[in-house]
Amino acid sequence: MAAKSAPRATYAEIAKTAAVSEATVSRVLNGDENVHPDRIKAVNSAVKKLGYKKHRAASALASGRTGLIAVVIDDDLSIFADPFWATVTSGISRVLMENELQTLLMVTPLESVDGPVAHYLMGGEVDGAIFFQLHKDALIKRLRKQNLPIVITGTPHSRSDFPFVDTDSFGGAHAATKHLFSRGCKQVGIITGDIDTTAGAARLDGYSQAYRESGHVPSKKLIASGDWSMESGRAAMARLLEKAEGIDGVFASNDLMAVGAMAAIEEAGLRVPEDIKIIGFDDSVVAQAARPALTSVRQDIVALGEAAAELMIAQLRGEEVEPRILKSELVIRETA
Amino acid sequence: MAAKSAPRATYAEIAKTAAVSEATVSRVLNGDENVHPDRIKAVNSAVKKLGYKKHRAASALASGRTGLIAVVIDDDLSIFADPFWATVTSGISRVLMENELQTLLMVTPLESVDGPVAHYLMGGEVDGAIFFQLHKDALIKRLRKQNLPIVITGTPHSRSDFPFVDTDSFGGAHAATKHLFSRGCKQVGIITGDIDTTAGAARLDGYSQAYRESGHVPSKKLIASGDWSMESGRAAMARLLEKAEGIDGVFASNDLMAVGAMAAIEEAGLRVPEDIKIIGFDDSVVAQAARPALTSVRQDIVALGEAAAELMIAQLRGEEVEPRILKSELVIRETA
DNA sequence: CGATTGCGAGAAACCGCTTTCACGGAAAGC
DNA sequence: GCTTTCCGTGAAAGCGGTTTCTCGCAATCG
Repeated sequence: MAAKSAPRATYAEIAKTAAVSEATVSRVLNGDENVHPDRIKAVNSAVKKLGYKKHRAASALASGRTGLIAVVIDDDLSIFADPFWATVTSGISRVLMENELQTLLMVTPLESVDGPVAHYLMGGEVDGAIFFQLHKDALIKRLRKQNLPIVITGTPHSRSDFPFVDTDSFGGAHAATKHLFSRGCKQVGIITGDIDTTAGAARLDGYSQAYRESGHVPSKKLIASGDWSMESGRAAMARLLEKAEGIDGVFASNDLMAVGAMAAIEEAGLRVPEDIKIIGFDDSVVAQAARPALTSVRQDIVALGEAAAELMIAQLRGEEVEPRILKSELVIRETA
Repeated sequence: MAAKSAPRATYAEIAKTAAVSEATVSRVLNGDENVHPDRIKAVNSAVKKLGYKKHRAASALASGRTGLIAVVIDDDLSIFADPFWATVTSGISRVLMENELQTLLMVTPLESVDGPVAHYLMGGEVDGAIFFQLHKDALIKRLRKQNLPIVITGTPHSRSDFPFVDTDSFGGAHAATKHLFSRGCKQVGIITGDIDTTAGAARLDGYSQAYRESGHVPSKKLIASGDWSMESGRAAMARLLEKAEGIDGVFASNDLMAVGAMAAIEEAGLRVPEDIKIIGFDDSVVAQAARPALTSVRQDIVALGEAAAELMIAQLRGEEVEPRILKSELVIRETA
């Protein structure tokens, strides 16, 4: 049941049409410099005339380059349902496509170094792999040893080992916290994300530093930990209300927790932003949908994906690459 | 800068180890029936011993089957940022992977029959294509003519022409509307989605039918059109409040518009659900995050993706396939 | 002016798997 | 008992590009 595709042009025909050898066709199509301009023109016009497109499989077999980049998403918690990752992926896909590369999507529980995904990646089926939300480094390290170009979206724990792209969590949290102070808050709390994640830790750091810059040291009572979920935000806020008297500002490490926190505040009979101001992180659709509309730290998510793709392409070209940290920006709405 | 992959085992080695010919290796690995059991065993154990994995490109070149299924997403409005599509995709990806197929993601403005994507798909680079949110049928028709297996996620306008999977929009809208009546609403309005889409039209139909079943005919004043966006929901609700006196229930064709409608209601000094009850569609994260929490029609989105993949696989096997409509379910929360 | 160097270009081997074709032997038919 | 059919199997010819190797010719050198 294979597709009966239209009769495909091959090198043979191009070579005949352009009156050159197949080798020359290959050289032209792969950008080899040492070809006489006339022949280049001849080949190119033959290509156009015949509507020729390279056969990926044949090319891959002969050259070892597949033109495929894997985007690997750990599906433990259907993380992919977060619009964030989908948006990143669309950025990646666009840039890759512009560079004649295709995106191979692997949504999978990211298992051990010996699982099928690992084998697939190590088997030379793809030219590179972009990982999301990385917990364990083992697989990645192994892949790198095999010389497989890797990019990580999000900051890995061992920062120096891999090329990665990320939003400036620290800076975003810092700006958000500072903004709360500038709006007159005296007691600013934080609801952290999972602080085992680098993003969770960095946001807490940004908060702490901004707090210290305000001339005070944040009391432990002002720090409540969440796990990125709305429910955890609600619970964390409830704890803050209980422990931290006089709290009048909260930086939540993501929007979902911020919304949860708003619910808790409301349940306590207080009002946002009059009694307690609140800022989220991500500027996701829930931030816009929240009532009152949530002030939040925006990341340029598409740009994040594009950066990941660019880092990959640079590696494919054999260039050395540096991690890329993208700036974040405070979007001020009603809650602070 | 190709990856220096570990020395790859080939048929040659397997053939030698198992003391058979390469042809037999191929037969065994492709499930050919006519091979002596002993040799099958020999080959299989050689495969295991050598940790052999088929070389996709070589296989594709020789057989014409790439093992790749394209998932094509029209990126006009970065639809992919909707968690809905990401979730569908993860369902697709899982099922495909279980069937030794890979997901090739193409997030791209879906252009004409002659664009690069079209060529790619027609060029035999993939074994099939799954489309999302289809506006124009032209490309698809062309692909089908070429015998490329196609599945559409969402109902196409020309229903009978293609295999598709979809959630029962009609039924969901019907149930939602009925629920509003059963909760005592007398004047139930609808905020439609883009009614040029089949989903938009079907939801309106479901609403209308339920309305008629209640013994009345919905006045035109009760119908306001939106375009799926939150802002359009807010505007539509404002219009309803103005035109439709006594309106006390609203079915919004998606959650985002429902949330927009809630904002408009609040701005008008009315309360949800006391004055006006409201139901959304999708049961997305915004439904859960909304205050009060939004009653909504849930679709099993992952199942939708899985169904799409299954339809594709069936076609690959040469089976005839029927469209698949998945049931939806009302999730009752606070707004109705 | 003959010898060396360099460069553009073609012939052919090769990438790893699939599939057709042909063959030898066993089972079935006459 | 001999021919015909069937079945399992191997040899070999691709699939469509890429790349190495070689060669002829022109530019450069001594």
